[in-house]
Amino acid sequence: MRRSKAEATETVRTLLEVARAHFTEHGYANAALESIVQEANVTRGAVYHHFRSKKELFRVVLENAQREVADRVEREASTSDDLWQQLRLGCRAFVMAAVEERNRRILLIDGPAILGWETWREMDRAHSMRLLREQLGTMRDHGFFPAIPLEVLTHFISGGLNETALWLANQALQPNVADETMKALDALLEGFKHFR
Amino acid sequence: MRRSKAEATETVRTLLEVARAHFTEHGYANAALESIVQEANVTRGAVYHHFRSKKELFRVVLENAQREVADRVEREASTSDDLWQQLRLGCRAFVMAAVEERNRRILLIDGPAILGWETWREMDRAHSMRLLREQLGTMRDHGFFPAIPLEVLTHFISGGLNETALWLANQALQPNVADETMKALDALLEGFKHFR
DNA sequence: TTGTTTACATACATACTGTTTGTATGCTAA
DNA sequence: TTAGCATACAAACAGTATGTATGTAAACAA
Repeated sequence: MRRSKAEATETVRTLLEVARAHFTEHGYANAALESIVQEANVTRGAVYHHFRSKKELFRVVLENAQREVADRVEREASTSDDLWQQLRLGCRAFVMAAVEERNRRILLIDGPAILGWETWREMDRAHSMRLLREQLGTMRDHGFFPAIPLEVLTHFISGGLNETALWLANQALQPNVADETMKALDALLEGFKHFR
Repeated sequence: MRRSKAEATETVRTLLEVARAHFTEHGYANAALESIVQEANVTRGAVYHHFRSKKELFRVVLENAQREVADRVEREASTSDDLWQQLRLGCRAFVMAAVEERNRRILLIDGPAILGWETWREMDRAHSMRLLREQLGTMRDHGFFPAIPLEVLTHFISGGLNETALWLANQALQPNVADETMKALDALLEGFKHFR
């Protein structure tokens, strides 16, 4: 029965992929491990060999998703070297990524509920929120928004983006709605300039 | 065994109260109905007589919490008749209410995860978000933020407030942190004035 | 007063997660 | 090269939770 090391990592990969699809489609609570392992052509024994629990499996899935999103955000933002433009592009990329079905529920809805807000926040801090915070920090060092503590500003914008993405995802996905939303975000961020 | 009508509504009241405490302390998933009914001195039969499911019980608990918060927000906001001041007071009251332990998890974390984002959003729309939206609508009619679609602005601010409240709740609750946060919120909202 | 409905309790079915144990096979050191 | 061990799983089992079907005594309506 035993598989080679290469086969084992492949098993884990498949498991993570299938699990992500099931968590996305049914939500964590309604995603039965049994269904997941059936689709991955293993048994629940395999899961509990590689992961301590269903929650742990979810944690790894979430972490992968967060890394993906953060990478996209960073890549987009780095295409400019104007601070404001970087912020704009980053926020835009984040919303576009969070809107996608394979990210949305896992990242923004189940994440905090399943792992607890503190754990989720800690993970988020290491990924997408980290980028936002760093960017805002740099901007503050250049004299922006002196009146607002960095923490509060970061969380406010982050929360605003999250909610906006969730709302946008539930709109009939006409592309012009997405465009208008992005323009509105631009305008909002533009407003922060006045804090200089 | 049968109780009078008055006793029955009392049973429901107790059930809702105990359930709210358990949902608050352990989260929806880890709050066993069995523990809830034991503390309420009934059996699970009573629950399934008055509610269709555990989820339905949670829905009613959530609705009560939302109503409470919305009432507080409205009451606070109505103490002024300056539009900006109303917005400030309302946001402030919302954050203060959402920070409280008995509201936080139910309102902001488990709500969307358990009932699904769409259902939760619909309920929220009828309560706290409704107030925010109306206020912003009135302000727009007075010429504020013409560049931003009302929907986007409402969701962005609402999400920002939610996340800010969650963050604030997890800070060591020094009162000056709360005060500073509130001042920062003031500054943020102040920034929106420039959209006029 | 009697028939009916209500407000539960109780027993049971069902569905998951998680644990234990077993086992075939890859890997490694002598 | 092979003996011995570790690994990657499978399979059966145990525990816990929700939800359902049924029973029953009291309240209420007639």
